This record gives sequence, C-alpha cells and structure tokens, in this order.
Amino acid sequence: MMLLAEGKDRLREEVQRLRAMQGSGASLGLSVDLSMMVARSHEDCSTVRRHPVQLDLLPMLPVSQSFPAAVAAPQPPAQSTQSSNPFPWKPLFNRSRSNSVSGNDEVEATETYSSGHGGSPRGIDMNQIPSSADCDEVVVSSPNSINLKREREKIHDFDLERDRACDISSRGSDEEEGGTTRKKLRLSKEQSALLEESFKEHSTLNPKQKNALAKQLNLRPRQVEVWFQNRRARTKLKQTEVDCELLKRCCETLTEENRRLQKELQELRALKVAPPCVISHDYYMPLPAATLTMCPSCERVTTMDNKTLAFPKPGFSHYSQSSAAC
DNA sequence: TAGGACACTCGTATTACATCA
DNA sequence: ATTGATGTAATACGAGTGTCC
Repeated sequence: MMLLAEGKDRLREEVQRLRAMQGSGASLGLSVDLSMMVARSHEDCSTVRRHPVQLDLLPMLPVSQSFPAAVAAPQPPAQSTQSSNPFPWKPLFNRSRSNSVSGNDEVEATETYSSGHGGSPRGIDMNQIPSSADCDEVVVSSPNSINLKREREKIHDFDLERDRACDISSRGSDEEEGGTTRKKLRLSKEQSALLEESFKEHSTLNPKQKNALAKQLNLRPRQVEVWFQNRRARTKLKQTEVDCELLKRCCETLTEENRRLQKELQELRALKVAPPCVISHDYYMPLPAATLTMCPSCERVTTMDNKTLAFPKPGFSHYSQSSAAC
C-alpha cells in the first residue's frame, strides 16, 4: 500500500515536471489538479483508517429488554434475589475498569466463590447450577480487617479447594482414572441471550457485575468472565475482518489509480516527444498547451482540436466535450 | 519514597469438546 | 456410522495495573 502511494507520488512529480515543460499548469488547462486527486485518494484511505467501519456485532437475535428474570437456567432453584431487572448492578455501578481492579473495595465486596457444578460426572448436564451445599457464597466479613491478606489467602485456598473438588466431580470417571478429558459446557439460549444483552451494555465487567450476572445465570463467576473474554475476542476478530476487507478495497483503488497515472504519464511523454506542429523547416510552432484537458469524470487527459478552442460555443465546457467522449 | 511481591484482569493463542452437514 | 468443518467453552501464558509492605 505504501509502495503504491510512493509510486503515485513519483508519478505526480513526473507529471508536474512534464507539465512545467509544456507550460504552466493553468495554461495546460488541466481541469483537475492531480495533486488534489492524489490527496483525495489518500483521504479516502485515511478516512477509512480514521473511521473504521464499526460492526454491530451484538446479538442478531432481538433480545427483549424485559428479559425474564429467571433466565431459565436449566435447573434453577428460584433465586430470591433475582428481579425483573436483567442487570441488577446497573443502578449501582458505573465504574471504569481501573477503578474496579483489585482494589480493597472489590475484595470487600460480596465475592461469590461458587466454583464447580456440584458434581457432574460425564453425561450430566454441565449447566447444572452450583450446588448450594458445595458452593456456598463466601463473604469477606471484615472489609477493614488489618489481616486482609490473610482473608484473601483463605478465600483463595478455599476457592482452589472447591474448584479442585468440583473439577474432579465434574470431570467424572475419566478424570478419576487419570484421563484428561474435559466436559464442555453448553450455555442455554437464555443464558447466552442474557450474556449478550449484558455484553451490549458493558463489554467488560467489574467483579460485582460479574458476580451478579453469574448468580443470575447460575454460573460460576469464572465462567462469566471467560465468556466475556471469548466474546471480546470474537468481536475483535470480526472487526479485524471488516478492516481487512476495507484495506483490500483501498488497495485496489490505489492500484487502479496508479495504473491510470502511469497511462497519463505515457500520454504526456508521448506529447513531449512528438514533434510539435511544423510550419516550416526552420520554424516550429509548439502545440498549444491549452489543448490538453482532463475529464473530471473519468479523469483522462485528452486533447481538443483548435477549432473548438478558438470558437467555443456559449455554455460550452471543455469538460463536457471530453466527458462526452467517455 | 522506591521497589519488590502479590492479586487481579486483560488479550491472545491454543486446546478440546459439541454439533451439524 | 463416519468424518471434516465449525463454533465455542476452557486453559495457558505473559503483560499491565493497583495495592500492600
């Protein structure tokens, strides 16, 4: 792409040089300034980069704003905390990522460490909600505790142990026998829809949002986190594809313009090389520069006969003639 | 106050499973 | 029934940032 642009600049210089040899640019009658043309082309491409087409990569399925509260997790025990608001954090949080990362307040928050599925050997629905017996919420009870680190460690250890237990139980006999198979969760349509809906609201989640959503969906916070990570990756991939397509088109445009400029350069060189109008052996009348013109529509350099130049009709445009020739 | 340790989250690449044609 | 393609949940890893000591 850059090579094309450089080549085009060189062409432009060459054209300008030839133009200067023929006379001034104005006297040439070039109706379209090549530099403007090139600049326009650059602008086209730069505009593309400045304003990349944004994809609407959000769910294609129309999702009702008044999404059902229970979001129909496969076997959901009715959660008393669920409301008709699909985003329970919404009125509460509006914080940027930098504010949400690992601050004390986040640890202080009612962090849900509900890993595991409550035991799901092979063949059992992986969407099974975490068993309340196995995966109770852990609440950091003393936010202002001096021993915050100890609390964290306890939570972390608890989480690891629980994950280990849940993983073992969820992986079933294969894992117990030393196999490495992993059961893959399939989110229900309702779960996916709510995740998409919340992604539309925030492409990233702070811990509280994550926990609230996980609770609502009867998933582990980690699963929600992973889903958002994958979703962001998919969005970026799609956007990259769109950008790539735009660049491809821009490249094609530049190639075409390059080809056209090459042709124009050849024409100008031919004019320069060709003997001017010979009146006699010792007198040369140079070809009037004004006989050169450029069609604004097809941007071709053409010549005009001297009659037309000498006696232009009312309303006559040099462009219209050359355009008509196109 | 500077700096190391730590926790947390992110993006990215990859793997592995489920589904479908 | 088998197989390859596709979609996607899950994992691994390194980087960035904030907090604590």
